[in-house]
Amino acid sequence: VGPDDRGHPDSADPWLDERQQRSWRTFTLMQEQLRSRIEQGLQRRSGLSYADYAVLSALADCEQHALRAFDLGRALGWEKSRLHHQLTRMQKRGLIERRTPTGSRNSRWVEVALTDDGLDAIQKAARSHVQEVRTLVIDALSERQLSQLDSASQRILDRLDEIPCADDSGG
Amino acid sequence: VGPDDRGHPDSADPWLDERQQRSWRTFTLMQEQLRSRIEQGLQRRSGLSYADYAVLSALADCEQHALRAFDLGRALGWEKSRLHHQLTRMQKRGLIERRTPTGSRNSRWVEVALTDDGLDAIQKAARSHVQEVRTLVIDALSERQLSQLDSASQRILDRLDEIPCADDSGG
DNA sequence: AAAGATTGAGACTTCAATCTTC
DNA sequence: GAAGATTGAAGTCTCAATCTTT
Repeated sequence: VGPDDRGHPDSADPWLDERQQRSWRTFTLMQEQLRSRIEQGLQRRSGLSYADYAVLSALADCEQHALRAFDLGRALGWEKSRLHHQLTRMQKRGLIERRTPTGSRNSRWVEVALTDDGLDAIQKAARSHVQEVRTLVIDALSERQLSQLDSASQRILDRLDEIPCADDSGG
Repeated sequence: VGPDDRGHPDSADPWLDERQQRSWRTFTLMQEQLRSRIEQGLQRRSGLSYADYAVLSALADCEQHALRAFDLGRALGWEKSRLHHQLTRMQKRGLIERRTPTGSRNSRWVEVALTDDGLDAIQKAARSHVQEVRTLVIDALSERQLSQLDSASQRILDRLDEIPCADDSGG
């Protein structure tokens, strides 16, 4: 699917040229493959999903190893429902616990905290995970390339914030 | 989690420095957000998941609008099982059909072909999808940045091929 | 009523086991 | 028996609806 070779370069051509198309495909393929590989390694070595790791890691990085669920969701960029289900599963496995934050009985906020098992899990998983990220990505790129990737990512993130979710507007 | 500030720059330091860490986080956040946004738009405007789109698009791009399942899987980089389930769902919805390839009754190969509805669906979905990709990514970057993103992606893909799935080796 | 949390259904993915053809 | 295809179970994510506190 794409522009049939009818050779009418309209003013607002919605299609991509060869090179753009190839770049986009390479990029998305890389994303898929990379995520899948990292997910796989994490699962095999530590019994954690990437989602598990993200949650544990975010909690481990903060003061009391605890965060309000809402803030955690914002930090991860997750839908509230996804976070809720994820936390429920992790709680069942004893990796985290939910409580009402100190100093306010009975609020609408939920606090999520690392358990000892959770801390243990993330500490054991971190080293090999970081190692793998380094091997597959960081060391694959020059310092310059990494910094370029960073700014491109930032640029796209900004774009996502600037531009609202497009409504149905295609004929 | 990470290197406690114990200041011992070992020979094989498995951790990432501040900048690398930030880059990695920005990068993964971007991936998540971008995928989620694109998935959302596609779903809302066309009732297709990104997976649906990928399959339809791959089929539409080839000669008879048909491919061997195996080749399709390789092109998409998907696990066979994922592909199978996906195709089953799409077949149920009438977007594709499975058949035994022409010229060989009864082989172990399965051929997947676009139905008329499938072709219709991808043609209707393509324009707005490409438009969104352009808006969010292509136009967000300079030509130079896009090409840099391309080569970084390629570099990482190569890396994924070079390096075998690491076995449990952390202790 | 708005913000945050919860719930359930349905769609999607992965893993491991099995079936079939070569 | 190896390659490709199929199956089922379990885990994950999304959407829309609901509950609870402010």
